[in-house]
Amino acid sequence: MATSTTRTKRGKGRDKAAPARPTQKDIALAAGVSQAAVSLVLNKAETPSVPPATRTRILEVAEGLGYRPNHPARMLRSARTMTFACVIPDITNPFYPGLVRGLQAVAAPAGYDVLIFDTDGRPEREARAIDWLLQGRADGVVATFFHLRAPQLAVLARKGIPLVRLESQHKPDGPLAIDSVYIDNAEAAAEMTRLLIARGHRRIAMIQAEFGPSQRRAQGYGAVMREAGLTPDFITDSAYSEESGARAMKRLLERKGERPTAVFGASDVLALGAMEAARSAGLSIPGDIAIAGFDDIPVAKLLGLTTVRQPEFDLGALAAETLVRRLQPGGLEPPGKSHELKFEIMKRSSV
Amino acid sequence: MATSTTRTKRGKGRDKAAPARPTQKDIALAAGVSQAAVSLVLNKAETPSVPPATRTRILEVAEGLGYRPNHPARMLRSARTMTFACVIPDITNPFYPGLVRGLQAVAAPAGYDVLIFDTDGRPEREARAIDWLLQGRADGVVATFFHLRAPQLAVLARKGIPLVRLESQHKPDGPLAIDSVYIDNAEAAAEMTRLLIARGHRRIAMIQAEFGPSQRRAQGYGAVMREAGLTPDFITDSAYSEESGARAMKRLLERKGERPTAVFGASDVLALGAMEAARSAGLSIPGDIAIAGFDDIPVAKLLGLTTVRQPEFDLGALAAETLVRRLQPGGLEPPGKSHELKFEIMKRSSV
DNA sequence: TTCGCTTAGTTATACGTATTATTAAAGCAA
DNA sequence: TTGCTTTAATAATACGTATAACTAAGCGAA
Repeated sequence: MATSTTRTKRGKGRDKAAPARPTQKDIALAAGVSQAAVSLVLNKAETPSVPPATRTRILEVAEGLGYRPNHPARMLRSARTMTFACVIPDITNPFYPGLVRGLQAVAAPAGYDVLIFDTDGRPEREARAIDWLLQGRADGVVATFFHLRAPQLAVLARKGIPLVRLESQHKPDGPLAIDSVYIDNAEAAAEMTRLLIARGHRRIAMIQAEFGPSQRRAQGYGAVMREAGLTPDFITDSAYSEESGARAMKRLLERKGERPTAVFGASDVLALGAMEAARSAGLSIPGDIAIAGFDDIPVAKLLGLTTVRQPEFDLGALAAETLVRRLQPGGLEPPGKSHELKFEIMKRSSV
Repeated sequence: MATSTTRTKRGKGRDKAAPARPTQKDIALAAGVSQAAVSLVLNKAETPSVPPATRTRILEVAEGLGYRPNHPARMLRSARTMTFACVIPDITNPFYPGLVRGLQAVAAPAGYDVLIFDTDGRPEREARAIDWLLQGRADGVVATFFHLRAPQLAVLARKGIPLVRLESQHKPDGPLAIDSVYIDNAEAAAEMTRLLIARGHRRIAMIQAEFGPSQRRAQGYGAVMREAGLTPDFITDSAYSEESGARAMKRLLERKGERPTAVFGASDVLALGAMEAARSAGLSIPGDIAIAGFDDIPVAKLLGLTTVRQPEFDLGALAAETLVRRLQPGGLEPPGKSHELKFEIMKRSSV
């Protein structure tokens, strides 16, 4: 008797007895054709060189074996991952899930998946994201960077990975495939500040974060304040979190001198933290202190927060469309364009 | 003059003038060694067969060319994607971002990325997720399925892809690598119902969703109600969304007969929708009607919603740990285990 | 008959990496 | 000198797919 050690193929010893997924080779073997024939039938709707009979036989065998194309192999061969990366500070900030859905809404029908990379708004994590993207994990990127600037990002475009930045202002066209989508953050903040002034507020403070879109928003606020002959009053905390917002508000309330009558949070999450701190200090909103935010995250409506609406879903969808078009053969060419969407002031009960 | 058409290598014509990313071959060429030597130096800390001088030369050249390993190629060669998939109904439901962060917190240090797949709680999308996973896009999965049951999921484990389900109750150990993490949803809902009864409520309605964890929660509620001699009052809407919650509450308020004095939403998002509908009907909370939820999403605290706290971050982290351990060579073996975490009743102002 | 065309495929190669097997050269002992 | 060991590598192969290039058989037309 021959010692026919029928080893299960590809038994790397790594996966214990996991039956390998069938490949085109397996189908070819079972259908009595070559691997190339299988690939042709599986990928092309019309195959002049494969007669219908063979075609159906191959398809039946594939179906029978439960064949699924091997994604890594496809990626390698075609140099396309069919994946978009979404690089954002923090998925738990309610602004971003909406953005992601917008992205997915356009990406999925075009055959792209979406990978999330959280940077926590930290420079070293942003750098890691770039490194990670250079490994060819995604065909395109939608990203918010707080720290990296154009020179550091250019490497992506140079390697053929289009990038759409979520920006806070218009960017001039550049020679690379770096696009941006934005609402005019400075103007939006200016308009909100005008609203506060129109409501009779004179002492208006702004709670800022150290990095990110807060900067442009602060500019808009500062300009309008000075125009109106008022003194801008900035209070800065580190991050876009409720804790930061609450901390900033607390510091505001502990200051000597007259309390501001209105507080403008550079983001809704900051504003929510501020609201909480104000409430637990026994202040009523808007009676004792008015509060405004920025983003219009879903809860803003529930809490009656007056804020600036950013169309996050549309921003995501537009970003994805841009990527899809750039990746189409013969698609969009440089220069990178800056695309503006409209904001809206949502007047609610907190002001 | 020779017509030396120095074509840029790998010019597929697809990417317009994008300089190709350098490969190990390029490094080898530049360093005057073989590709194999490059691979060895780049991957092993100790290389007995490569002397220090050559080693540093290779590393320098790699650094100089800005080499980044090609992820797809690695995946193909090693049959590992270093990616976890997170299959959830909807990333905009604030319960999930926290889960994702928990996942990432454990996955990232272990070298795994996290890919998000939204199913919208629809059966066909769940089926697509399975198909998609069978293409070898992820090494492991953390998932919430509303529709698919064990038999449909078994294929994953059989192909060597471990799965951790986010469950609503204990699951018996099975022969496959399918684990679960859960809090005891029925008991949690029971406890919440007891709280409502203790506060003097007798007519307590529950707003349910058609599928998902709502079922087990309803069981806990129903059992306690009947035990207390009260009649369970279910009102069902389709999804876990504010719209569904608001719609259900509206239907409740339009009913003939006595209005319930308390409403238990099967999830916080449902409860929030119900709160809004109640408020716009002119009812005060909890004066006219008490409202409770389930999940303890971040806003619940801000809105004073009494709810059941699920440790979403910990659930995600635990799920990831389980996957990491199963994927370690010589790691966890079947059977799949069910792991319980503790819930907590968060008493706030809405009850 | 010979040429050319169609049919039905097949063979060969490449994508970039990891790893196993192999080897050429040098050094040293018997 | 022969044989053996060590050093420093290289060559070959495989992972699964897509595709360009090729071919063998059969048939009709010139």
